[in-house]
This record gives sequence, structure tokens and C-alpha cells, in this order.
Amino acid sequence: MKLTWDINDPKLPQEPKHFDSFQEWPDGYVRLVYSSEEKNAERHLSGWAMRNTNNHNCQILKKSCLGVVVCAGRCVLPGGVRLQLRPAICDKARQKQQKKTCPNCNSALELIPCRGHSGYPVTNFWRLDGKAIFFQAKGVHDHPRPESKLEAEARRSAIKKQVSSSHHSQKKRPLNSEVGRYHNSSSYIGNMQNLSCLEGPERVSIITDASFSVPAQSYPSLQNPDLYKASYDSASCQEDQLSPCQKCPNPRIYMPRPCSYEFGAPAFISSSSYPAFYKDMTSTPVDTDPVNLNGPQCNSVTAHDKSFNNTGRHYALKPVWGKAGSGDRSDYGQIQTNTNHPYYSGEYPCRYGNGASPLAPPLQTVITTTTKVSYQAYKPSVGKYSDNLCDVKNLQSYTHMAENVSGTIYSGMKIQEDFGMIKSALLYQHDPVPTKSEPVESMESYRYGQLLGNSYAEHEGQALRFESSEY
DNA sequence: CCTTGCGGGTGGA
DNA sequence: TCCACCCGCAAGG
Repeated sequence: MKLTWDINDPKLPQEPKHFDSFQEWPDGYVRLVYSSEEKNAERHLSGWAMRNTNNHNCQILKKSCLGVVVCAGRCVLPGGVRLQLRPAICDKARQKQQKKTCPNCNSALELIPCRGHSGYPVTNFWRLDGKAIFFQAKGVHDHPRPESKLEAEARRSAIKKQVSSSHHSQKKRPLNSEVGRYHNSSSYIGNMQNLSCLEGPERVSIITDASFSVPAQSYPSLQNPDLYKASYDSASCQEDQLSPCQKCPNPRIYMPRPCSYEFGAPAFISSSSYPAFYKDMTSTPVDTDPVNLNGPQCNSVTAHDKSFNNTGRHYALKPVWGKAGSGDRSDYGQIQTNTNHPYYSGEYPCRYGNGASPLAPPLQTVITTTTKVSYQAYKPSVGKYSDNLCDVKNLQSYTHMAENVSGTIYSGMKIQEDFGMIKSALLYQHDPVPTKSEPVESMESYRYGQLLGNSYAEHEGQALRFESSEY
């Protein structure tokens, strides 16, 4: 469909013929139309830690990205992964979260704010219109992915369990043990995620080698795998699934963009290579810039998924960005698709590396305003999602996903139950890799674009995220 | 205890 | 006007 609409349009396309599958990690200037039956969309879920932002417009729900919480020491977890916690959405909880230390090295935790939208946090807009839920994202995340919501929840519950149960027996093992687990799991996950779609064996191999960093993508299937998973998976899957298709056609795909934080921190980059960095880097992610080089690729992590998923081609596309201002609306959607990145790369602020200059001038202007639209009632009737049903479509994809996952992954992983969820999480994002070949391609292109970053991505792929707060 | 939404209100552009 | 953001409230898990 043509992305001719803008979230602020008085009139949105009526009765869209086709709905997009849920995307857990939308990135870039994306516009999607979900079915009002899509639970995840209904809940305005996102893998990114998005907090509600008051835009004084009850028709449009606006959310802004909180970034990601990482170890200030940029330590590498045992699995080679990095800690990438999901920032607590609640201000108070976030403050508390930041007072905790890295479960792995005890360094302070650092919140990397999102500045992917012209120096401001990436914003997501949700608007219910009839049977469709319109979603529009503005900005490109310039930081690693945090844990997905499910992963975070899973972790939390896992920790609780441990605490409660294990308490008696051995009390304090927690840190290491936990960490270890997490690592494992996470790393797996990370890999898994990437691989998610692949077959078991392949996955494994892949994993080992390249773990792109997809930080977190998946929604763990923890709890109700069905629900989330389905949806999420679908998302991921979709991507994957789409990927084949998407690669070309899909407009909404995102692109990976450059510079991100990750690179900024060497640590992130190649965990393996830079192990030493831990401490040094700590405070100065920026310095790390050397990485910047990577900068362009930065987000690779994130991007990966995407890239994989969607990508192959996207990258190649041309940069639409030049325009900016006016074109906006329609452009946006497309941009993503098309744009390769010039925009990203350039523009994107790798804050770390370059500084935050927002190259993308156009964006803002264009973007903006959510504020006022008064159209139909946005307020969704909540409640609806009862459907565990999830979209059939999604399910399908899921199903296969799930299967794969469970089977393969798990077996491989030793993870405990707790982590089981994780696996689920793994599923989607990476999935992008529907076809093996693609991944490769995309990777390359990707990397290419990224430059250095790649390495990072690979190693990093899995960042662990977990917070173990108390220890 | 945390998430999610809502909405009043502020300050800067 | 637009927008980011702070703050509190309420519902729900």
C-alpha cells in the first residue's frame, strides 16, 4: 500500500486492504497499519522501551524511547554478550534501576538515552481508526536494543523465583550464577534470535560465529507464549517472512542505520576483541569513538535484524532523505524503505561518535506534530484483545517459529525453565533470516555500510540483558 | 512494585 | 503553536 498517510492526517485510509504483521522492533521512519485485532498493536507494545508521552491529543497515543541501560564499564558477559537492560518505564523505577550495579562486573549501570530523532528520542505514534491501528515511528534508534518487554519480565520473574526458592538453600549465589545463566541464555538468545528462523544446526553454527547483535529482540515466550509469541514472533517472523518479500517491496522496512552507540563503545563492538576495554571504556563511551568509524553501522545491531529481515535491498536503495520538509508524509514510509542510509549514516547522530548533530534536518519539521488531530475517537475499546487468537496469519508464522525454537534452540540451550522464555524471544527478530542466503547478503551489505561495526555486531549480537538487581 | 494511559502544566523554540 | 518533558493519578497485573 502506499504510505500516503501521516498519523496526523485528519483522514486516514479507510479500510486498508492489508494489515501489516506486528513488528516488535520498528526502527526508522516507519508507518504500519495493523489490524485492530492485533493484540500487540492494541497494547501499543514495542521491543524498545517506550514511555508514554503526553501530546495532549487523545486521538493519538505518543510514546518516546527511553534508550537502553548498559554497564558503564562496558563489560562483556561470559557469553560474550553485553548487558543491555530494558529501562524501567516508570520514572521512579528507572531511577531505582540506575542505582543498581552491573551484575557482572559491578560497575554502575548507565542509561543510554535515545537521541535518534534529531537529537530527541525516537517517537512512536499509535492511532486507532476503525478497524485499523495506524502506527508511525519517527527517528532511528541510535543505541542497542534493550531487552524486549517479555525478556525483561521473564528475567524479573526468574529472579524472583530464584530468590524465593533458592534462597533457602544457597543464598547468594545469585550474581554469578544468574549472570552465567543469563549469559548463556542470552547469548543463545541473541544468536538464536538472529538465527531464529534457521534450522537448528545452522543456527548453532551461525550463532557461534556471528552473532549479530541483536540485542534483544525477542519476546520471550515466557508467560504466554502464545499470545506474545505469536504476535511477536509473527512480527519477527513476519519480518522474516517478509524479508523475502520485503526486501524488495516492503516499504516499511527499516534500515539500519549507522552510528550508534554501540559502536561508540568499543566494548560493544567486539566483545571478543576488546575485552579489555571493560573498565576503560566505562565512562567514555564516546571516546570509544574510534569506533565511530563504526558509527555508521552502529546500530547494526538493531539493524541487523532489520537488515536481515528486510533488508537486503534496502540498503541499496537510495537515499530519499534529501528532502525533508515537505515531502514528508508519504516519504517517510518510503524513506525507510528506500533510503539507504545515507541518511542514516550521515545523519544519524552517532552521538557517541560524532556528536549528536542531527543531520537530518528534514525530519523534524516534517515529522512532528501529533498533536492535534481530532478525529475519530481514538480510544480504542480496549479490552479487546481477548483474542488470544492473535491473527491467524501471525500464528502461522509463529507456529513454525515456535517449533523451531523450542526444538532446536532449547535443546541446545541448557537453559532452565526460566530462560525458556527467552528462547521464544529469540525467535523473531533475527528471524529475519528466512533464507539463509539472504542473511548473508544482507549482512554484507549491511556491514559494508556499517563499515567496521560489523564485528561488533557479530560479537555483540547477543547482549545480555538482565538486571539482577540485588545481589 | 511496575506498566500503561491520561491529562494538567511548564518552558523553550 | 508545537513540542519535549515533568508530575500525579488511576487502573491493572
